[in-house]
Amino acid sequence: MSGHELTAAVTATYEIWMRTNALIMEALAGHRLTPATFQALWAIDPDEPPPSMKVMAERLYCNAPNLTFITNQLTERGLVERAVDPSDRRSRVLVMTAKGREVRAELLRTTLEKTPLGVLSDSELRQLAGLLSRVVPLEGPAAG
Amino acid sequence: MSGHELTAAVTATYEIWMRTNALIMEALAGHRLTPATFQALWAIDPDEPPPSMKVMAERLYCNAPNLTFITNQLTERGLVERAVDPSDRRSRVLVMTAKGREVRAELLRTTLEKTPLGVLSDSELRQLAGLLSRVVPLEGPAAG
DNA sequence: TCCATTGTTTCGAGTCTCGAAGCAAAACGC
DNA sequence: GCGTTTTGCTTCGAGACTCGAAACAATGGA
Repeated sequence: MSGHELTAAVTATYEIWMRTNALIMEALAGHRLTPATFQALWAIDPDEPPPSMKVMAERLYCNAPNLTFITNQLTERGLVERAVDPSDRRSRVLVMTAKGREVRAELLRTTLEKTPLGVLSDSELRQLAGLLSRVVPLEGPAAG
Repeated sequence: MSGHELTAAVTATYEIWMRTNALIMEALAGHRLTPATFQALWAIDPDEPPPSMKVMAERLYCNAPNLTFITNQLTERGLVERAVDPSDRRSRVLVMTAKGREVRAELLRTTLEKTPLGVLSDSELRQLAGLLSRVVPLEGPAAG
């Protein structure tokens, strides 16, 4: 009967996610961002080829209209730009601007500073990351 | 430089949370529930004294008007009922109905079946729960 | 009693998410 | 090549979620 540990783990996941959001809210607001738009910014690794809208929608677990909305928020704030994919002119890729890189890096730093996961020691973190990598095949949002 | 593991852990937390939600969405919809309303239902342990609105707002990291909205959703669906707290007649406590108990138990079961965390072995789960309990002091939503 | 505080609700606004429909480009079949 | 289907994105309309400001009743303290 491992039910209790599983329940605790699911609950803890929720807690950590919500607390992290609460703790970085102020920093996000400083750039007129929200959890949803910040996740989108996070999900674009500026050192990788720019992802298409379709890929982004998969990463963020949302549908196409929603991603159009989120992308508009980011472009209005000057953090990303749409560009036509030369290999498929239907597709739009999201290119991060210089400002986008700065804001993303700053907010990532803030997140790592504030996340409750920071209380763990290096060895605990290694252990945790090892376990979680078994759970999620590590192909989602860029892991910096 | 533990930055990488910390980043990976934060990302994994997000991934697990989003995936779990996606996987139980259908089951939630069967009861006209959403992630937000289900979290509220989850956060009420039917074997504990009914929590006040204020306590629930803290558990769900939302403010009072939001919790009024969520509570209305749950009462309209016959899952919880408001009751006046005899010890403080300003306060409303959320009492789960019989139907609420059933639905909560069923959806909790579904969640544990579907969560990606289920791929871990018992010993891995114990390890994970141990680490996460150091991160979140275990006082949030009832851990059933 | 008077007044400040607390717990909740109402109101109005803004954000987020979705399904259906529309459009252009690509891919397919002939 | 040409018509048809599929794909990627956008627009539109609606509903769900969240918040701050203001209102209200009950509490507690001077």
